Amino acid sequence: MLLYQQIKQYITKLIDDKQQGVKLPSERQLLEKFNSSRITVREALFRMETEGLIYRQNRKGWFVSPARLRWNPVKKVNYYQLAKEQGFTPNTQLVAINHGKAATVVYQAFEQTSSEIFWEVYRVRSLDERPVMLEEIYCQQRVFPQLHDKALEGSITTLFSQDYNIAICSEQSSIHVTALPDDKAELLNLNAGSPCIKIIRKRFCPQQRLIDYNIEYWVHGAIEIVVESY
Amino acid sequence: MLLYQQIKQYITKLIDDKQQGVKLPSERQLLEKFNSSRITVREALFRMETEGLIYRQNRKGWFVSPARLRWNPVKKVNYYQLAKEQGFTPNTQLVAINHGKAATVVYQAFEQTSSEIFWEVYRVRSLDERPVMLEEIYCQQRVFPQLHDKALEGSITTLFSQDYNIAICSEQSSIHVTALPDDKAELLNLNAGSPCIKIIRKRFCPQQRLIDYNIEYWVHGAIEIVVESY
DNA sequence: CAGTGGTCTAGACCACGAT
DNA sequence: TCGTGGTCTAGACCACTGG
Repeated sequence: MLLYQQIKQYITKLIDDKQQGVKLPSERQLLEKFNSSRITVREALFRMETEGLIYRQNRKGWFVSPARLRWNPVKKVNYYQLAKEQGFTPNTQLVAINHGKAATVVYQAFEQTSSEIFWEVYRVRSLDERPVMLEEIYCQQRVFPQLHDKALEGSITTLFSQDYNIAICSEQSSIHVTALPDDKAELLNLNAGSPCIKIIRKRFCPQQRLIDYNIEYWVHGAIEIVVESY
Repeated sequence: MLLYQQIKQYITKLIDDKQQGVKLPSERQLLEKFNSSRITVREALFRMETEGLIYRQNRKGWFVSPARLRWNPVKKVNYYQLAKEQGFTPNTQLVAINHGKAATVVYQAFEQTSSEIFWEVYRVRSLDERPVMLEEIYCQQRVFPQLHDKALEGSITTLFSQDYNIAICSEQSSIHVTALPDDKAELLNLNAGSPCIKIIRKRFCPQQRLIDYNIEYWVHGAIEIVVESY
């Protein structure tokens, strides 16, 4: 068996013994244990990261992945409710709120000319203190005046409904796998280049007008997508 | 800027110039161009693989990823129809059909005792000659006698319906990201350890009895999942 | 056969984290 | 300050592909 596979096997055993979220031995400790080199040790670690079994925090070390959050993109369930039902302690942190010009894709999605001003809200969502998702929300400033004065840590849907009387009625999501970009990784305290799930979501009001445009980056090992059809 | 980022930038430009599916320069050519080492060149290539922009075939080289297939897991659309609508030439290849004992998860899903015999069908699906998905299908031998004599390259749903008069009416899918296992990678002519999308699907008849249990491994850069909700 | 990627060694220097 | 991972070098041998 290849050396990196032996190392994988060893770490797999460690994971079984350890609690979720616990730190693994350092790369240099593993290297000495197997009389190997860092390249080979990291080969094993990266594979297990891709498998979603472990994750790393920038320069802090490697950790055992907790259980995945099961999420149904079709059912519009509140994040807090969903997380609590599955035994997690959820949290949302507002990272930034800006207004001004947005990226071209946003103008295209809203079918607006480039004079339109957009809110850009960045939020990080965590499960049991572990950042698992970075969210970018775009919506029109003239539709949501004074948005920066609102409490932005809760459900945006509820906020839209209660403070602006705007209901979300349908949505379209596009999901694909990519690598965490540098700027998003930094906000999540993770490493750029790790696999992640990117979800682009458009949400509409009953009149089919686009209300908000959403980009979510999920730590790939933190989520499982569940879909039913009849 | 970091060296591997410069190499990424260079390859990104190459991709813009090249046709989909075209081969990239070899690792050693890139290494010489940047007076670098293979480790660094491969760092750039692996990141772009995770981004879904390029892919590799075992010991053959690195290639530019073609466009993604857009797929809606809720709408039960035929693979051939879907692929053709999006301008691909689809193909299915039967890799193996066995019968006997299955894995424990299969027995659990079917709620059967271990005396039950299952068919195990392996198929590889391609788009424009590029293998993009490996499928494992499990179903009960006594429900589908003589399955091995049937044409297994087409739609299984149609086969169940026409040859066995069994309709599929609802399904449950679980989607997550993982690494391509060694044995699946081999069948796809790809490399173990690359990110992939694993879809576990259970399909039921109108009486809510489980008809087949399906595991799909998608080359992650080959697919985009689209979901709508109302 | 030459060329490709797959695996692996034995180092190095750096930025940043924990303390 | 020391330990961590992040980046990088300059090689090596091997299995397999393709001509």
